[in-house]
Amino acid sequence: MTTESKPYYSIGELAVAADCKVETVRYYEKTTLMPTPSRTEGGHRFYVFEHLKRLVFIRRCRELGFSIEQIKELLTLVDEPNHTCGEVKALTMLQAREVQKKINDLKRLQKALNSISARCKGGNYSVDNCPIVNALYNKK
Amino acid sequence: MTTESKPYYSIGELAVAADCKVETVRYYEKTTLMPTPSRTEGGHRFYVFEHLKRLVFIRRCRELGFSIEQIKELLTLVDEPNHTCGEVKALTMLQAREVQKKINDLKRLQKALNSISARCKGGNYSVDNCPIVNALYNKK
DNA sequence: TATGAAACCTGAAGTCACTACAGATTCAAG
DNA sequence: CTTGAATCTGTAGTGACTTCAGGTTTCATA
Repeated sequence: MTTESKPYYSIGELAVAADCKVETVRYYEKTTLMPTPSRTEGGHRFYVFEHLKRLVFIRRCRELGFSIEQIKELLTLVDEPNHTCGEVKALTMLQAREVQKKINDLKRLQKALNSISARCKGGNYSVDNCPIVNALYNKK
Repeated sequence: MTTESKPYYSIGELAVAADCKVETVRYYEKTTLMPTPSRTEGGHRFYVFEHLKRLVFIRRCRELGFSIEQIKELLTLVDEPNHTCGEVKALTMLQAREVQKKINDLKRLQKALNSISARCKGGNYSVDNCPIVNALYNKK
């Protein structure tokens, strides 16, 4: 995808260019993330380069963990005039904080898994005496 | 919840004791994680302490990120005779590796968010020149 | 014993972000 | 003109619940 490469795209070409599935593009249209494109005489969707830019934007945001609703907000900030850089940065930092929370949760979880796992020798012992099962089933 | 506290429980009491919702208990029954309990004359569910232990087990596993299917496996290991500690440990360590993967993914994501965020001063600048928007919308 | 609020019942639909499918139509290459 | 790939619409499925509607049961109080 070089800047300004093609004059128009079928949905399949758009999907390839943005590295997602055709169904996903149609899904984004249904959820109004993507605008309704023009159609060929036969009814096939028909996109231009602006559509591709927008789709790539959406996909990058998704990769960064933004939800569809958050992306809608971001796109509103971009689409409507008179919005500021500060608003965009605020959303981004909110997202960063949420990601940090998830990381912390998972780290705690990992600790718990490792600690109960360490108590268990594994091997051919009956589950009746398995420390993992005990940790989960009975009280610690 | 002291060991062996009550002789029987309504679904609401069970949910409170296991810190989940009544609907969740019914959902676990539908998915066969929980056994079908006896009923009162009027048709209300009627649980004993063993049910509570099992529900707490399920909830702890969920907190550790095990999927419903994984919990079914774990419960099979516990329910059926002749399974070994080693099998349980293997599942637990598999789970630990998956959690580690998620942590790594999120850390990479966090890095990306921080790096595009750092380029933006925020404030009342127009989004037209916002480095975050540029990073997402156009090419890097 | 009567009453009425709270708890419980079932079954279906909604959530999120897609993915997958079925059956029909259109497009493009040979 | 034919054929096979791509596209069309609409619906259902995923996971782990949550929510809702509309009804029935329970149990503490009057």
